[in-house]
Amino acid sequence: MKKITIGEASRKSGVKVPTIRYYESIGLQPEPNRSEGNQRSYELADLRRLAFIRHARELGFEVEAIRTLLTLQDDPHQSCASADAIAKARLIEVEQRIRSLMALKAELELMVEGCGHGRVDQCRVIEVLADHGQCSHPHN
Amino acid sequence: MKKITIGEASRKSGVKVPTIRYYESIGLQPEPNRSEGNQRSYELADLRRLAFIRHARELGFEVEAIRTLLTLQDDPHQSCASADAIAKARLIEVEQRIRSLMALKAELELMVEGCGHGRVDQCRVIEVLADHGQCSHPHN
DNA sequence: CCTACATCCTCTAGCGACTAGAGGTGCAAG
DNA sequence: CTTGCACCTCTAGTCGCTAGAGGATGTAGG
Repeated sequence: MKKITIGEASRKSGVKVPTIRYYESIGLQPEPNRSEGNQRSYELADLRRLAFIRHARELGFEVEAIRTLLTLQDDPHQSCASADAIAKARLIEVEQRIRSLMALKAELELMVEGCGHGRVDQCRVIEVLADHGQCSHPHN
Repeated sequence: MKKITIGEASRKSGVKVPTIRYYESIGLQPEPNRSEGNQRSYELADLRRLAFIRHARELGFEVEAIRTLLTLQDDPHQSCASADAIAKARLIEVEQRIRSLMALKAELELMVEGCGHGRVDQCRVIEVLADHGQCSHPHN
């Protein structure tokens, strides 16, 4: 039985040390055993769980969604309908976000192109910001 | 000289009342005059400034960037190079964000497609999250 | 003039998901 | 045995607001 310190767990899972402690404090990661000197001692299952959390966070899932996904993972016999629903909801969010960022990009490009690199009173960046009516695309 | 209350200013600028007070507290919006009964009284210039801020926030500029843009706007004789640089930086951020969201979208689509709507132990959503190696695209 | 009622005021605390720092303890190498 | 890093707990700060308490002001109708 090898003892994995929090530092090693961090390196192996890609989750920063204070973040691991934070996940423990909010009950996302279970409290590990402690060494004689009160230091956290992790096991392989913990590393897997941390990697799962990290990957889900990278995919933009909220902590509450991850909490649900983790309880699903812990009990593999139930239906995966919730997991599917969570992923689908996230997909819709992401698609929405991409659409609005594309509109944004178009507007920023117009601003930057229009800038004659002169003085502020001829600057399209400032002008467009000052007057939303000049916007090509309304925002959502 | 008409007196514009904070509520009217909110309606006309599209910035919520508590948000206007918040902007004032962080020095983004100047302190307006007060009525006899200590109520804020705005002028047209304030409405313009608030609309500017709101538009810039919609475009995702951070408050500190907006602070710079506002000082540029206040003094229209200086070069617009900074405004241009801020807008360009924001454009790059947005492009980056779009790219990473596209990768994300692809990954989420694979997850959702792969889900056979059965039990969790056959669920691709959970499986992909558990093992980053199955990812088609690495994240940045 | 009085009463409702909306709107205004200040102040503090909370959100999400961490991150930073202070001040102290454990542990392994030289 | 000391050096120095990694660990511990705890509190407070980040960003850009938002919510709520508890009270004052302003306006319209009776």
